Amino acid sequence: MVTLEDVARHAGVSLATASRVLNGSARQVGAGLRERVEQAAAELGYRTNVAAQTLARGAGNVIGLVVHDLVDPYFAAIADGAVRAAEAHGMVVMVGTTHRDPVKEIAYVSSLGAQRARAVILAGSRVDDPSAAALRTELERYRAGGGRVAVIGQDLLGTDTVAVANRSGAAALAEALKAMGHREFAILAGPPRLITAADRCEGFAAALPGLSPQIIHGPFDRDGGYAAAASINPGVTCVFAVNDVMAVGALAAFRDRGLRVPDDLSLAGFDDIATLRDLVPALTTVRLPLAEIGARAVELALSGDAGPSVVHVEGEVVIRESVRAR
Amino acid sequence: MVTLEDVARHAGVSLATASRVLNGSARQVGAGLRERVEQAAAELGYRTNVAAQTLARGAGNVIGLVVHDLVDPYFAAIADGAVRAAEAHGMVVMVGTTHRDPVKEIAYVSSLGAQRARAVILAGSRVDDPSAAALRTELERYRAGGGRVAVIGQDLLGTDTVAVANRSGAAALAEALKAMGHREFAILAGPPRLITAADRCEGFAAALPGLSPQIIHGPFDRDGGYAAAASINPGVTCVFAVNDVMAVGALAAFRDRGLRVPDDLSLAGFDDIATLRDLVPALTTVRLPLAEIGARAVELALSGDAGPSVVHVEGEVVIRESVRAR
DNA sequence: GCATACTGGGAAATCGCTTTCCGGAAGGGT
DNA sequence: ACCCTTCCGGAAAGCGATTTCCCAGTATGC
Repeated sequence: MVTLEDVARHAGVSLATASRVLNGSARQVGAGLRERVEQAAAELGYRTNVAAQTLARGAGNVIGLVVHDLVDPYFAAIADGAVRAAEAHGMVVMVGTTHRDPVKEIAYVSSLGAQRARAVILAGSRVDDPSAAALRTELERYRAGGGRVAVIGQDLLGTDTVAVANRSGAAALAEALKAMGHREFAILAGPPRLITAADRCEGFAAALPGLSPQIIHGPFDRDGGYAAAASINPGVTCVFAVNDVMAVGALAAFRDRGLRVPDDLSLAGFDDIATLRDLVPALTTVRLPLAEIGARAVELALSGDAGPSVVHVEGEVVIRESVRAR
Repeated sequence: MVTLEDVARHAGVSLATASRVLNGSARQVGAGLRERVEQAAAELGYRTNVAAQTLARGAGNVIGLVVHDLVDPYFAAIADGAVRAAEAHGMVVMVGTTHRDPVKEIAYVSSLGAQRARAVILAGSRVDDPSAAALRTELERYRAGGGRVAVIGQDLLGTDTVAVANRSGAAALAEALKAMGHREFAILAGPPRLITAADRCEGFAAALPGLSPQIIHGPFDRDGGYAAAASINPGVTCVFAVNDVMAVGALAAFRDRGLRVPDDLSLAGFDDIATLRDLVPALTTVRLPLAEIGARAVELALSGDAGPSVVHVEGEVVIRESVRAR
């Protein structure tokens, strides 16, 4: 492996000069030497040793991203945005997938701390369970070491946050559905303690005073939607699944039971997952700019300004065929 | 930040001993000291500095994964498998997305080289274009530095490879469709120089001697499928899209034109993307164990054995509603 | 009982880069 | 002509681990 020292020797300059030329420094280097160094580096095929650089500088160029599941298009889209944004800053993204295991989440934060990652981004709201305290401790420790933390979703005290307007988005959706004549609702609400799910559910319900929609809890994924759809009360005319993937599950369940959407039942989701765009019937949903959310989280974590700041992201109601006016 | 030296001092032992206890070494340390060191580390909240470790050891714990697009469920599934496998080996994955830009691919390999990544995994076949030579050079350089390279898809000379049986999978699909009575085929073939696409196309066509299916080239994504579907000849009874995502596009196109699948036209894809499982009609396709492919690539790259080896992965034809017998 | 392993502990030399000083040279103001 | 900056090059001290020696203390073989 070619080292900086080799380059310096080859160019007949000092290590310091070579470093300044090749790895960006505040100090200038005269044109002549700069040229010589660059040439030598090219000839020898020099490649910076990032580990050494990180050690010397005391800060690396990696951003950690912790998601639940990359196969879930919601997280994939966020990851995509994050990777792009990181790249624009000359950073590189390390992803960890927890598959909803809080212990793994903590392990990743710890590992990212060991990497001296510049920032860690936590996507996907954690349930409000006992391990949350341990996570918090670990995050605190990470931040004590100079790392930044950004959270997507819930507003975790004292960290930068990309706050998704789940409540108001769901409320707007509810309004729209009500305006179309629906009165009997069911909500496929996801896990009760999952904050994103709970917010969407509450926002939706709160916008329907006096209508007391039926609330059905269950897992936050496709199969959860499928299962929950089974216990919908007769008389319900419109179903809101707290995310698109669950809506897909519900759709399948309805189909299996011979219920047609939107003829027999209207259905709405949340997120507006691109991969699901061609679903038939097209899903009414609340569009979230997921890639942008990922990117914003990176920006936030990298903008080393003062206090923890919060960026708000709004969703946009998109009415499509899966909902029909009554 | 707590350093190993702090721990050693706190425990009253030498740096060497502390290192041996905390960061795994061939040498044994007496029970008494070991205990003291562990306790000291816990009390002080010591966290290994991976950068320093990497520098000293000359090898890091990151695996680079370069994909085209994380939003594409094909790559997301591969990434998921890779992340899991890496984790099992105590490694961590850095992902880069190229969005089909060969220059970025090279840049990522270069950057991973600078990170002294243990291995880099290239997913998504590159087109056979001029920049391929540059990629090759970069990979060569990377390997000269002791890194391993694994490629998913095409058999790039001299590297470990997870070879996907695109040809035979497509051929098996073609056989199955022929057995169902189809004779007039169209292939939505993707870009002519994209190796994965070309292999699937050729494998399919080769299994239909004398039938000369219509071949339509275009982009490898959903919109490519949509667009290509427009130029299908009248008389065609069965359409093969070289991946599921294109099939989805084609399906949308047919729907827009009032063609019903499978009543008017049969349609098949390739990959068996999980997120698309609930499509109506369910897509006939060739199932690929994508997560396993990602995992295998990691294993391959990490199994530091002798020569470059090739792992073959077979697809499995899955007949679903989108195809009807004639 | 003596030479010969073998064990486990520690001192110190790396690993490759950044950055603080230090110092000489050149430019500018009066 | 002198002093004060400013500019740029280099020597050397870290950054935080790992690992090679070296050594003392035991254990083992004959």
